[in-house]
Amino acid sequence: MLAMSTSRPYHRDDLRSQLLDVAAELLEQDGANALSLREVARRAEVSHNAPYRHFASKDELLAALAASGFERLGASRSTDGGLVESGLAYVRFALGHPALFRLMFSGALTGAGADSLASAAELMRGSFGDDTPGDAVLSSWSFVHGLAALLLDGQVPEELRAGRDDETLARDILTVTATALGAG
Amino acid sequence: MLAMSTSRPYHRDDLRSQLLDVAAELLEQDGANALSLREVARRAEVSHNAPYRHFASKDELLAALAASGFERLGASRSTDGGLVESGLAYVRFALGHPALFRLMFSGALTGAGADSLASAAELMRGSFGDDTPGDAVLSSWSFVHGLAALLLDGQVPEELRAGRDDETLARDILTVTATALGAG
DNA sequence: AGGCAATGTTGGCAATGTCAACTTCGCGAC
DNA sequence: GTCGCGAAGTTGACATTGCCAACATTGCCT
Repeated sequence: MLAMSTSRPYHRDDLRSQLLDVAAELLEQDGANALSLREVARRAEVSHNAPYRHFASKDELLAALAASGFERLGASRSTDGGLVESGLAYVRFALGHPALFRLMFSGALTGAGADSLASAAELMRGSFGDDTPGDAVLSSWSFVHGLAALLLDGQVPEELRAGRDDETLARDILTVTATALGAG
Repeated sequence: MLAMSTSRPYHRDDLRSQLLDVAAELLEQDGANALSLREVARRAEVSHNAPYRHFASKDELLAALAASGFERLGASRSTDGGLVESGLAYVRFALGHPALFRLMFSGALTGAGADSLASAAELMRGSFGDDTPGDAVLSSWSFVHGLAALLLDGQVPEELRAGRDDETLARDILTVTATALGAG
């Protein structure tokens, strides 16, 4: 009984999500380039070819990872708040999951997972507000995304940082810019 | 003496820069992940291990590539102009050399080349203006960088694009935002 | 009970990054 | 001049990786 759906795995309980979990771990630990399918399989204690029953290729695994990233990013900033608060959520996500964030925007997402990924990205985008005029949305989004990316890469030099940690710096910049953009 | 390259000599004239040229080509053609040291060597018509006389590792080659990218980016926007013009140069660079731009900000630049890379990035940063207050610089830079990154990844949906091509869109957004930020 | 398709396994292949050992060449000291 | 030494290039090898093919297992459906 407990017949959920016909597609429940048996030898493993749910290898697909196990693989995704392990992969997410490895992603943040070793970076996207170092992530190997075989190592994922090893840590999940299955043979090196088992993942191919759930993902057609390595890229498809990565795409699934990225898609879940977009969902989580969208969710983490769904609570309405001004540009400052929602922007901070965006920055926190990037700094909290550096490799994932980079993967999401790496443009290396070919293959079948691309569409589900696109829709996930679309949802996330929506959280930037749909009532405001289009160009203002894009302006805010660009700004927040750029801030996150620069902080992530450690591109902000000490002169500009002036002793502030990432969180404080982000809040300051966001505040100043939000008022300027009139998107308090 | 100073002889021309009559035959395939054992010692090349300047293999290092030849390798960099070939690598830059492959980078834009196949993307950073697909770039292999061995293929670079093949196209330069040397053995698969010759590159190791000039670069300690693949990462070091990539770092050199990224460093030259920062120099070119800095140069391409050195001509002073408002945020709009210099921002457009930034965006054009990103869209003109997508793989290079991504590599530059991929954070995958470990190893020995990292310092020369850092200084090149520093120079580029300077072109954002040093007279303006620190936070304003960071704000502008974040905005421009984010815009470039989003356009690069095709993350701007049709609703926001409203039929405009990349160049026009970038100019519009930059103009609106520049006036708002008071950094005409 | 028995078939069957989904799931997982073993084995293999070509390609890659990198190490080690050998060869060839240019150049300066004698 | 020649000699040798170190830089630049070469061949060979090894472990690892992504992926394909063939085979084995397992539990649901009839």
